Amino acid sequence: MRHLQQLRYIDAVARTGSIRRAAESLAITSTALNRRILAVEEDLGTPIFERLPNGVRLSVAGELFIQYARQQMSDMARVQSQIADLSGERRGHVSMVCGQAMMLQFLPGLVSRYRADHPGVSFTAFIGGRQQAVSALVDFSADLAFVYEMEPSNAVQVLYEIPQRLHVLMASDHPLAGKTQLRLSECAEYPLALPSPRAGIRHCLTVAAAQRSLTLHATVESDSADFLLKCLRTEPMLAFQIPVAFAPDGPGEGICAVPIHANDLPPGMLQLAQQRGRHLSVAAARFASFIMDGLSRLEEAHDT
Amino acid sequence: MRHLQQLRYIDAVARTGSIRRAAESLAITSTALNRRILAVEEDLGTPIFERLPNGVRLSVAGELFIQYARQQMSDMARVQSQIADLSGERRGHVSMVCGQAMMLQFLPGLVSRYRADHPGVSFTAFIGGRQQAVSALVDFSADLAFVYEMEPSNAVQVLYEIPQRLHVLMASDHPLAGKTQLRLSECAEYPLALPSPRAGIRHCLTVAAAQRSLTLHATVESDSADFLLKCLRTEPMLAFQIPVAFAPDGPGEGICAVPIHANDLPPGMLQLAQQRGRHLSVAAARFASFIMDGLSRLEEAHDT
DNA sequence: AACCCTGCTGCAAATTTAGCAGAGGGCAGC
DNA sequence: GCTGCCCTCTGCTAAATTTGCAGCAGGGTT
Repeated sequence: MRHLQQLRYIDAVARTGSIRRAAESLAITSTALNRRILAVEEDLGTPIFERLPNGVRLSVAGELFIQYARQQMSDMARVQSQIADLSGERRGHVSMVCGQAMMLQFLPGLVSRYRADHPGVSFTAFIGGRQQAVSALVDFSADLAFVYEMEPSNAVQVLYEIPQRLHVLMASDHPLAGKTQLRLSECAEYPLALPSPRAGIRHCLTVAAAQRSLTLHATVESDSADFLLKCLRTEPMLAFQIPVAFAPDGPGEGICAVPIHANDLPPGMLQLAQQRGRHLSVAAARFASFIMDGLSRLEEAHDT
Repeated sequence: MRHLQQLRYIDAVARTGSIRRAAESLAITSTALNRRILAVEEDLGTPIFERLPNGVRLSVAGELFIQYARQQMSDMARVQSQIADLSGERRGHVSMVCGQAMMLQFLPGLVSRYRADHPGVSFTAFIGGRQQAVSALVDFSADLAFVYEMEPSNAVQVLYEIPQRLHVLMASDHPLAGKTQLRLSECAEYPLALPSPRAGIRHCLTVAAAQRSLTLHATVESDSADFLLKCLRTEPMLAFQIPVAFAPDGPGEGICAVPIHANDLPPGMLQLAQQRGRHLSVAAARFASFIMDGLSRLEEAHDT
């Protein structure tokens, strides 16, 4: 839509903190971009950016304005989605922040099944930690957050959550394989492949270890669950995951999963959330309920 | 603001139902307006107007879009108001639908007192009935509605209400003057000066009269409370008003007010309302609480 | 059939916008 | 203190967009 161009421009500047760099990414010259900003500021009667020697920063008025602008763009997307829905096209886009665990099998499976029915819907899913999930929702860069033990926030509304016990992953020939439960202290004696500190799983582990005066030393650390998993095949390492990560096909060839003793680590919550009070686009709302379906099926499967 | 121009144009077309007539009121040619509409429709991928031989009408997609557009414009006004507020300017605009009763003394008094403190705030107050109040709120053409016995609606949120008994107004030398209460049947024998059927007062009268098998014949009928009041001076007519209409200075020289018997007509509610869930501009929100102050003072004065 | 209104389209003028080159200013490293 | 660097901002010209006039096709009314 034409009339949102200015808002997109301003949003880009606010995000990059520099008119020149924003202009590059927008494929226009800084001149044009600069003038559009000046025009908006004149219309508004107030500068929305503070000019610093190394770029620009939002002023207080700018903070108000950018919030409005993002809301506008989000609303436009919603209306377009609704309109597309009228003609039965089922088009739209869903953007999400997800924990690394969901990237392995669960989310890809959901997306491909969803797209089988609705080929007009596109997706972006980027990996984020428990705080990043919140900020992505708040600044409209994600419609949905799907993470483990999200940072609590009033600005966020949890749509659905299920408890997930943390499991230890290892090669089938690992000395600890075959046990039915594991204590955290047993794990600390092996090299560990841990998710990044921003991830919910790592957060839970850190808190629990600190309470027991253990230090978990990360031999390998990554945002990518797949990468961590691959490490187990070549070394007697331990990794940690929640069950959703290896649903529905199991942890994979030659890997086994053992839950951590419940006394060491109470089950955390796998959460689906959105910005509080926001109207989601039709596509996002539908996919959210699709996720919820998947989660509840997961819960039932676990209960049986 | 530049980027809302298109939305304003489309809103104008939707309201007038004709591109040419809208173009006139917008001071541009129909060519330009027509092309902008076509551009928006192309961007959107769907026509938002149905072309009829005598003009245009919103399509279903257009209904969705116009709702979005009006929301956008309202949000922009709110943000501008907030930004103006940052610099302590106290500028802004408040638009209202009001019952005719409020136009006599109460609202003018409030506005002038408010503007004494905040000269940067401007007002539009147009007269509307109990249904018009609702639709003006819903289509964003008014920030606040201030009417007697508004049409109930889920889309509307009542901010404040006080009970108001209906009074009969007449010249001081009228045969009925001096009584402490009046029955509706007594009134029916005199020529009546009634507000328009859309007004809350008229609605209450009609309902009550119908229940008692009376018919109230309007000799004079008008939207203007002032006009109705003037009629009483020259003829032995009766008019009907609620107390707020002649607060704080009384019904005026040579006019007296007698309440209608409570059995004939239970007290109705004078209501201040806004669109449910809408964020009002700073100016509108402040003036709303100013009205509420005024109303509560009225209530206390009546109680004493 | 004549007339009125409607939305829509070709074409030229007018306005707006984009891009280039450069001015001016603050910061980092030497 | 100086030089280079990166930042925003400004004249000026060229390109792109938008506007308005005149006129067309189509439906409704007299």
